[in-house]
Amino acid sequence: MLSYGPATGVGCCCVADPEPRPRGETVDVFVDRIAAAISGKTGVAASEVAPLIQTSNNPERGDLALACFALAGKAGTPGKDAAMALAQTLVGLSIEEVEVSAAGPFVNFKLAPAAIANDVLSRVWNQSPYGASDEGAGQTVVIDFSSPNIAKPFHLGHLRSTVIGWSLRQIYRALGYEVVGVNHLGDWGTQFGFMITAWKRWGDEAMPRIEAGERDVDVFVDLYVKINELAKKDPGVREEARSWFAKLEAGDEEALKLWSFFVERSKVEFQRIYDILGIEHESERGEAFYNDKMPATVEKLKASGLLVEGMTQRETALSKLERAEQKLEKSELELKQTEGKLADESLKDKARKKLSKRQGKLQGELPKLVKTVERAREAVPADEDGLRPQGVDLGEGMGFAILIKVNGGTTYTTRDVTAAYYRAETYSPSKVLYVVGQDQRDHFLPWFKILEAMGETWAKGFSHIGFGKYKGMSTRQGTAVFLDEVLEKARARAAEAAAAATKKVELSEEEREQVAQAIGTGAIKFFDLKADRQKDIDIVVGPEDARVIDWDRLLNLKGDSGPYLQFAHARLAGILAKAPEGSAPSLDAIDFELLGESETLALIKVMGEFLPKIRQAAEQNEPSVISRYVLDLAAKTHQFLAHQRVLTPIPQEGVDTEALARARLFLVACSKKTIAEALDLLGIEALEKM
RNA sequence: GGGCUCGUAGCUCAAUGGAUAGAGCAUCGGCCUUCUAAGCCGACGGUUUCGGGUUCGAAUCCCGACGGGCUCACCA
Repeated sequence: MLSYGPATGVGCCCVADPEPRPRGETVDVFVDRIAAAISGKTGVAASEVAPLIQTSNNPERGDLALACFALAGKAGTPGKDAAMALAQTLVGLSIEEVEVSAAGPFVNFKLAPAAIANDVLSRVWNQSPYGASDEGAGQTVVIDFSSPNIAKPFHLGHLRSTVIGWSLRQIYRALGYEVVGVNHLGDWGTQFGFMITAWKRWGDEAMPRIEAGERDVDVFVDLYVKINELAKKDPGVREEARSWFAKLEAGDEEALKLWSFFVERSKVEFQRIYDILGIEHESERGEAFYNDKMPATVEKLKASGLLVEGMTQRETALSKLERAEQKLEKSELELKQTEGKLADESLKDKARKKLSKRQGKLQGELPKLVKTVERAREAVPADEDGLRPQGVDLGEGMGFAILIKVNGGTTYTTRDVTAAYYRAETYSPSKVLYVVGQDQRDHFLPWFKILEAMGETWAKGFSHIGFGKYKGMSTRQGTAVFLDEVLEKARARAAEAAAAATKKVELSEEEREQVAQAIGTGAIKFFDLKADRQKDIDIVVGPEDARVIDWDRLLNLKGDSGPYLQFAHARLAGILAKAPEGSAPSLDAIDFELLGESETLALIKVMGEFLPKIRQAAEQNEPSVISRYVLDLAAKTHQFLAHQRVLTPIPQEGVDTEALARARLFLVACSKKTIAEALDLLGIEALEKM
């Protein structure tokens, strides 16, 4: 359902110029017509009436609806009775191509089917691409997405940022914005100290593995895991890594050589994955790019006067310990009290059940809390060094953001602030979006605030586009999966399903392979994009000791899935391919009166909602708006195809069968175009055959 | 303890403050001699976690309780 009111809601109740409705929606012309008629009858300005008119949620009742409560108020007499009376009055209106009826305080408007069909389909046919607009023209959006870390695996979690970011890129482009997709590669940081240390140690055995054809990144990951395990047991390793990173920062030749080796080899692997996913970036300036720009940021920060001294390491550790102890104490006390209450024999069953549940929870929690306290205690340094980092105190709720460490080094935050300045200066963007996991929210918000505090007006265009994580991924339990494995499994399963399905189309061996790949990746992408991006995805099932990935759900090929969408498109393509010579669809000589069946009209109406959906997706930075839209579009397509024959309609009394076939073929062409363009916004390939 | 976020059908999710809360999966039953059955049609399935409040009208807004998830200082 669409709302035609201004997004803010301001200006509804006063005569002052109402915000113009975004144009380009199919029913606009009808809304205007209806609003004008109502205005004539009630005396309320048409511009105030229009926002009250909404798309109906039930096609049986009509296409547009008006709840009369607010209108009655504007007309002078508020209340339910006045609304009912008003509805009765409005039924008498005579509006061109609109049928008016009332149901209690609601007025329903049924639009002439042929008028809708004409309006929507002409628009679909004439616009290229359909759904595109120029409302973002002249504005730039920078989208930081994917951004994997060098020498670490590309796993399922990275997929989310990649796929969501790409979809947002497509959505903003459709609205006419200039989009700069940035891959902010994690190509700098202490992990390289560890990697170099590992390579010095085991490079002699690692290199032959790579030369033997093993994937570079897999070897790197092995080394990274191995050196971290060693570092846990041997503090000397940590020291060694730290000094290697220091050398790297100082420009040591050997360190730099190894660093660029890791970076280059990893990039090749990332590129391989991006090729499969069909994704690219406009900029690949990673963290290392900002190395020489950091001092300028530090200067700016110092000049701003915002920097203050923070707590020492010992002070921090102590407050952490205190917090852990308090929590433990509280839980112990509550457990004791709960046990006391449970000992009371006169307790009611219901209360007893609730209490024992609470008891179980506390009992399970306690050992963990004890461990937390122990760990916190161990982490407290023996003596106070008095050294204080510098940062910005953001006050209540936000805490203290460290920008300069006690050793004079900079932090992640300092680097992001540096990158922010660079992006603001280079692109003059109206928006900068960071497509990064929801769990990093508390990292982004503070430094956005720092930018504002520094007086940078462009900072208000910065947003963190957070997303939920794949839950239950654990290397230890074997439930952490690399993206590679997922894509391969998906491809294999798509191939398997194709072999098992009843197919009426012939595909060459090569086509079959391509289709399996496209369906597999499409399925994975759609699974990732279909729900609200902030929701966690729990894909691991099974009992505590036997957790497994629920592949059936992840690689679902039926129902609300990627293949469902692709199949709708392929069916339409198949019909167009079978259309006889010389009958290419065209807007000329289409009799829109012939497209009036409920399934047909339903499909047409959904097609008309495309642009408002794109707009909504951009406003909310939410690709799932498009996901649900394409799902609806595909469902209506499948329903239409199941009920109406396109090329050879069943002859009907008084209907020109040829004209009917022509109108339906035209609809098929429009529908195919819309699905293809909607899929493109999600980064999912539309298939001609499958 | 602070901050954020979520709670809707057995499961996964929808629903601009509007009318009878909708899909998919799962279960059960139909439909390939008609353009692709990865599809269509039907049945079953709900005290929208609970309690208050605002409103003509609440899954939606406000307050509270309960229950998940994430996060809280020098790793990125």
